[in-house]
Amino acid sequence: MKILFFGCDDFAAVSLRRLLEAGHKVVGLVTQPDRPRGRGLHVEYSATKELALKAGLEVFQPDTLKDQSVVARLRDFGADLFVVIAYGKLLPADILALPGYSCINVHASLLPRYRGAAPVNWAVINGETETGVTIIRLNIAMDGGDILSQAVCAIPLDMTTAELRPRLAALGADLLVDTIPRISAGTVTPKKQDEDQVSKAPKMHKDLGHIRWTESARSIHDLVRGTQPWPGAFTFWRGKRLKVLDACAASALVQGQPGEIVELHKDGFLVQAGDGAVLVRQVHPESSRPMDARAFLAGHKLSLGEVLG
RNA sequence: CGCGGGGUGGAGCAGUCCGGUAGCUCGUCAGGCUCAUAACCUGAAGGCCGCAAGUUCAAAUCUUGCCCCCGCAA
Repeated sequence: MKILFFGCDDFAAVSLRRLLEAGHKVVGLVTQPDRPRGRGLHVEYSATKELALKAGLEVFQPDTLKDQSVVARLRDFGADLFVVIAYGKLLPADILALPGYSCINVHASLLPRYRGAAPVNWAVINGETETGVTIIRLNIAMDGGDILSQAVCAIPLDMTTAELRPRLAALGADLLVDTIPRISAGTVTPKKQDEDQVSKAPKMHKDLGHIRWTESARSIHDLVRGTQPWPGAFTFWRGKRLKVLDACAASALVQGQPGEIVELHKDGFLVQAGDGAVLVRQVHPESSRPMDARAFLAGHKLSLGEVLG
């Protein structure tokens, strides 16, 4: 089965690598055009492109999928199967119809739950204890295609999205190399998604990480875990942005208004939340480096009663 | 050349505008005290103030160049 791989990020790269290692015939990579990113706006290759270049794959980076010459080019790869993972664009119907079998997608959630661009983040932010990966057959609805296979993965209470993502990527890659042979053997039965169970996981954006101290301590903890590594949970202290890298829910001896620093401890400081208090254990002050709350307290004279926001 | 912040004992910071003995909170080490809600008291060690050149009687501080770190924005 000749495979054309669509994908960009590190999550997709894990599956691409696994396909290559497993000896599948990957005929090319379709990925987003190189764009300036990062400090200094240097052009960087996507994770999948790096890998494809090393493997000697042909790389195609169309600006749009709506152009007929692009469609023709995709057809010329002569693939039987399109594998689409974190490509970043919806494939229009005429492209979905190109490959001999179909287009399949590895999605990092237990569909139909958490359809969208940031399923892992949202699962953690919502305090889920379990998630997984799902392989679907693509149709024109965003993440709405029939389910081909699925695998479950637990979310430990203190795990961050940054830690969970590679696990799911590996799980997804395993599931992919397990599912593809079954597809070619015709032993997979597509299953419709239960539309009543659908939930959405829209793309992360910066302000989602802004901590609302009126929320419960538990929710804030989940937000801190769920927004890593980007956009990260943050608050403001004396007018400066303060990222909260590690925190947990705790009980406070003193009551204050939401956001107020109510206790100072050896391993961090307690901030009043809407329900309970949050023990901040690791921070990243603006212009500085990530540090333990203990170090932060040594250099910055936090006083009780100060309010974060 | 996208915008901005920063590099000062082991950690985190002040000092830099207005040059003149290297300071704070912690940690470490030694001793004391005993429960004082990051336990407390006394003492000690530990710094070419990112690198290089320049100005000056004198540079952490002013000038120029370079290296490294981070935030924003994408």
